[in-house]
Amino acid sequence: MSSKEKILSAAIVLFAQKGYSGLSMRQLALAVDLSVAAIYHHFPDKNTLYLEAVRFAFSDKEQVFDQVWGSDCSAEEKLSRFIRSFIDVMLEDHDFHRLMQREILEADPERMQLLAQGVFTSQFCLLMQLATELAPEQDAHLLATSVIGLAKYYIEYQPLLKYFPGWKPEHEMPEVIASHITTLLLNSFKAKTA
Amino acid sequence: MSSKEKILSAAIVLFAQKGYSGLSMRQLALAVDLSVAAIYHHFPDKNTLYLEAVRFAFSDKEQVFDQVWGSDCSAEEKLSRFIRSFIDVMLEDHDFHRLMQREILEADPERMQLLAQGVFTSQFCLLMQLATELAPEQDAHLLATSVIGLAKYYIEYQPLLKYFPGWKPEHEMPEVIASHITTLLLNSFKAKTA
DNA sequence: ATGACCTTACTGAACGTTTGTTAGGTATCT
DNA sequence: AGATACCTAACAAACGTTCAGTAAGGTCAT
Repeated sequence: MSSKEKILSAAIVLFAQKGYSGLSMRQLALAVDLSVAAIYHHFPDKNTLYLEAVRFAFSDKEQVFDQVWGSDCSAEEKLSRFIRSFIDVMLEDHDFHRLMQREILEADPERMQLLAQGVFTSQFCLLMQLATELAPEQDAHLLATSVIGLAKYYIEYQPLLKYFPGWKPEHEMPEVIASHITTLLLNSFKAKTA
Repeated sequence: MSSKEKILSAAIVLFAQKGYSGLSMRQLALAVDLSVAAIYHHFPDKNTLYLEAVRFAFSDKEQVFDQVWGSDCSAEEKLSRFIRSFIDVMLEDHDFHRLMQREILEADPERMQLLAQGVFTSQFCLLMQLATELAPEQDAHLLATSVIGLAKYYIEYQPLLKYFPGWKPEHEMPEVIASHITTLLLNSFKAKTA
């Protein structure tokens, strides 16, 4: 692992934890056991480093779901598997998830476009296709958004949800969340409509 | 409006925009046309100021939905109205929404508890009650979470969603989002089950 | 009514620390 | 010899915070 990659990996974790202005170059240098000037040898400035870190974090997430789409099973089963995979990935790679939250919060239009088109478009299209198959007469974009929205919210708001009455430990288990979302959506799809 | 209130209002907007470490006391002082020391006259330090600003932003949001729960109409209609009100509030008071996003991202356990119990519990309970009414045999906590999750995601991820294929301008209209979410949920509730 | 006194709301200037960034030098390898 | 990867040390600027002082307003004995 090169120094540059080591810097980027550490930057992902630390930017996700502390945010852009919360992380100083000295803290990052300390974390990777290099001098500050060494970082500036690899990156022209802090902003460029941040952008490269974001790109680096998102670069390997594109083909995670290929096995879901590749498998030949019913559309219902595919939806179920996609939701489960999505939740697993988001729970597992917590830094990736938090970095994405930060990006959404910042919402720089240029970077949003990059993020959407460069990273998530293909997944979103496959999901829309699946939605069309399951509920042809409804708006595919809205449906696909609902799928991801449900899954993401459960993960994102876990720290808050646990303080609400009626919370049970099982509400944090991926299989419970996944099955609830899946049945909710499939039930809705099966209904006449709209 | 007192100086203290003026400081807090400005702090809400600016903290929501730039985050905790992104906003300096000098910038805030400039925004409210006071000296830095004047701010320190009202607040002991930056952290306390931030906490008071968060509390201040959330303080008047509690009774917004009272008219929804107060109205005597069917449970279905109540759900529809709640979702619409929720979306409207979140779209309208953008600073409040972003500040909440930041709080979730930080996820300080102590502050999460404060936020949950002090601000949102009563709404969540009413929503769970409604969910129980509409789908008695399902987990009320999971259902209530789904309602809010769907609504929140549409608002939070608007800047990203517009770059996905299949997006239409109407996907940003509150009434379209609200009606989609409402029918999705009601359809699912009507289905046998689970 | 007046001067003495306290409190409240503020200011300008400074404290020491941390920030992003750079200049100049030193090993190591090709 | 030249490029690459790194170092120490420093730069100016910005940071959170504090201190000494001022101007205004209310209180109260005289």
